[in-house]
Amino acid sequence: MTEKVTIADVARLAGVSRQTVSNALNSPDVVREETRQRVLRAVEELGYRVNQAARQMRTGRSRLIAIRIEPDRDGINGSVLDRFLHGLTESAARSGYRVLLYTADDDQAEVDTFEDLLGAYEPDAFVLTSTHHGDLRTAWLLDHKVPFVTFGRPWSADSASASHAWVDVDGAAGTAAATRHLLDAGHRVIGFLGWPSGSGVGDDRREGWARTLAAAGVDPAGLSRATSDGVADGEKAAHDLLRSDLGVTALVCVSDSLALGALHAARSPGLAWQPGRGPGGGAAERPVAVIGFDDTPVAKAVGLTSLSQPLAQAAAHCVALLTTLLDGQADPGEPPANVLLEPSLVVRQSA
Amino acid sequence: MTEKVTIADVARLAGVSRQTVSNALNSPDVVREETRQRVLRAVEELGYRVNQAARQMRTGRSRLIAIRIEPDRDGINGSVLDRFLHGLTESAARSGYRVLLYTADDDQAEVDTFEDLLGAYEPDAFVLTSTHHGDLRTAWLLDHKVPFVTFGRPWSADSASASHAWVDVDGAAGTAAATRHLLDAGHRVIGFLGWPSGSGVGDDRREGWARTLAAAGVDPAGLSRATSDGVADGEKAAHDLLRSDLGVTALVCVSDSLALGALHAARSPGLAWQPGRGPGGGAAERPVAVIGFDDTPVAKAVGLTSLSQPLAQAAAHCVALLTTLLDGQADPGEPPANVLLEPSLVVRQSA
DNA sequence: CAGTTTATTTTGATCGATCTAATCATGCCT
DNA sequence: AGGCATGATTAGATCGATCAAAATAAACTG
Repeated sequence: MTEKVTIADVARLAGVSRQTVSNALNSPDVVREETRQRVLRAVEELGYRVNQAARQMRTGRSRLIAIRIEPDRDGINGSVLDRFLHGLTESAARSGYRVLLYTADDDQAEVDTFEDLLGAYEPDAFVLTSTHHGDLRTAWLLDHKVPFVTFGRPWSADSASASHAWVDVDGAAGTAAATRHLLDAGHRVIGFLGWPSGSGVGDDRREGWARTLAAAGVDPAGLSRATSDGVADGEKAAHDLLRSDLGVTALVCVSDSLALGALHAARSPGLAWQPGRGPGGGAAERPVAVIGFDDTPVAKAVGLTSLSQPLAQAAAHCVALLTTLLDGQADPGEPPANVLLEPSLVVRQSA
Repeated sequence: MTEKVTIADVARLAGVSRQTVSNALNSPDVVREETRQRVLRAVEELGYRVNQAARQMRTGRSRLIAIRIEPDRDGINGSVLDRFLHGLTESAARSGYRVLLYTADDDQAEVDTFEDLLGAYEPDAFVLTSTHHGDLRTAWLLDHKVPFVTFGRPWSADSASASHAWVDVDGAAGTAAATRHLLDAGHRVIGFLGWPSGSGVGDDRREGWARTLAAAGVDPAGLSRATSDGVADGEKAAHDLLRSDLGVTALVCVSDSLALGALHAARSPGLAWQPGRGPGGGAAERPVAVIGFDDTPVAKAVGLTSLSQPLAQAAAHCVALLTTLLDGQADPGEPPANVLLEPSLVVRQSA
């Protein structure tokens, strides 16, 4: 261990009192410039670093941000949170915060963890991911006046109250861009593989596709299938959609998992994937185009065109919102701020 | 925020002194059983939780474990660290520790972060990943007597000194199992796709393959190719190896990235992948079998047989080693403990 | 130039826990 | 009964920072 350097050591070396050292560091404007320099030199020389625990005792601020790390459920989409976490750690560090991890199996367990953490480590704020309808967690945090930001919009019906800060990626804008990309490539009958309606994220993404298709004069009705997330599920649903005689030549998918399944389906025998079949006119003899969502490593590996979320940016915005909350910059009258980012289309072989 | 409950509140309710409350919680054996019960009841009733900052000030222990979160370099293998991190967070929590994240771009930056963190948050220990030859970090930590464990063996020449605790997965055992699996399936000429020699991990994995093949009476010489990690690299190397007239019918790969490339190569025109070619005896007309390493989501998605690392277990062992280090259980005379775990083969379509 | 205001620095108390050492009970032995 | 370990509990000091308020120095005002 490095020998401990306290504020008293610095004070002694600089020939001032402890409080002046504290002021030089935290309220530079109340200290005479010359003194400040002297203190800073002493700090430098001794390699002094403020002890968070001691500071926290007095100020009640820990400079910790807590976030839950989820077991990578599907696995395929797991890396999204991972990348977000990396961005969060980096942005937080830049603002003088550190990231504390915890796990929880469900909402209730997470709320219990809130109590534990707040009692023991007193994190200054939480970042919540995977927000959903009627989220217990946001209610609890609001109720206890604990600062937090969610990565994900509040999907609940009472979102009108817009009661907390959030950052999200505009899924609809993403699928709209994907659909436009396909239209530009000459596709007309573009299908959608999504999740059962009810999940905010899924519905939002479907909406972008439907809106864009309709704007191009194609009725989206009947061109959409809903299934749970998973490669096999995606393959089945894609099969179903492609086998119908609607003439679907391209698919926009709500996730890379489903898109991967769709790719399998598209290339399986009996379906459109027959590059050299010959004439016939129209898009029919081209391979079925597929676009996924999240730009996971899998997408890159198999050449799947996909929508990439600006996760590092999202994380940076989360930290920015939190710091304004914590530094009391936030106007109590103002409604909480929020940020909506656009995903970008990463074009690969699949579309 | 929840109203703060301090040890004094508990003491008052239980009708004892602060110190007795502290003893009841930390040294139950010095307190009379009846008193202990009374205290615990008070703790329960008030929902008391010890304040880490205050405790840390007195004891110098933060109950924090710090670990670096890496930017998922290749992406495809990134989820390995992610899963390890989840396991670590869970195991740590079970032992009363929390996980603190940080980032760093290189070894030197990481050492700087050590200083920062130790000065400010005083984590009790570090967990290092991606250990490599002549690691600056381990040297620094040893030098400053900061407790740590590495997930990964010390590969340096001076490992003879076995100077720190570590947990690792036995790569050679994994590739040996994979090779045996292929031999059992009737393959004889089994190739290996690896990284350039010099990386401990890569050499270790190659060794397991070579040893097993030799034991089966097949000379591994010339059956191995080395390349940097990446799908395209893997495809090129696999092509090269398969095109040679050595009669390679199966490939063991050092990573899923390379294996994925190998799969592409194996299925490209002109090579062995011709499922229904008909009779002819021997392994030749079977598709080239491929086995990867790490069992990433990609492997699952594309049906790649792969070696799965017991990451949750590895994380649990890391925590276990740390707690013995920290609780002073470790015998100063004894060399640091270490654990070597076996990966398991997840069999899918590719082999 | 006394009387204030303003700028700068210092002293003492405090956050909530644990450590050390002292105090108060008990039981046991001779 | 006195002397003494042993057991159980408590009072006071302490960790390292910041807050609040006091003290000192410098500047200004009429």
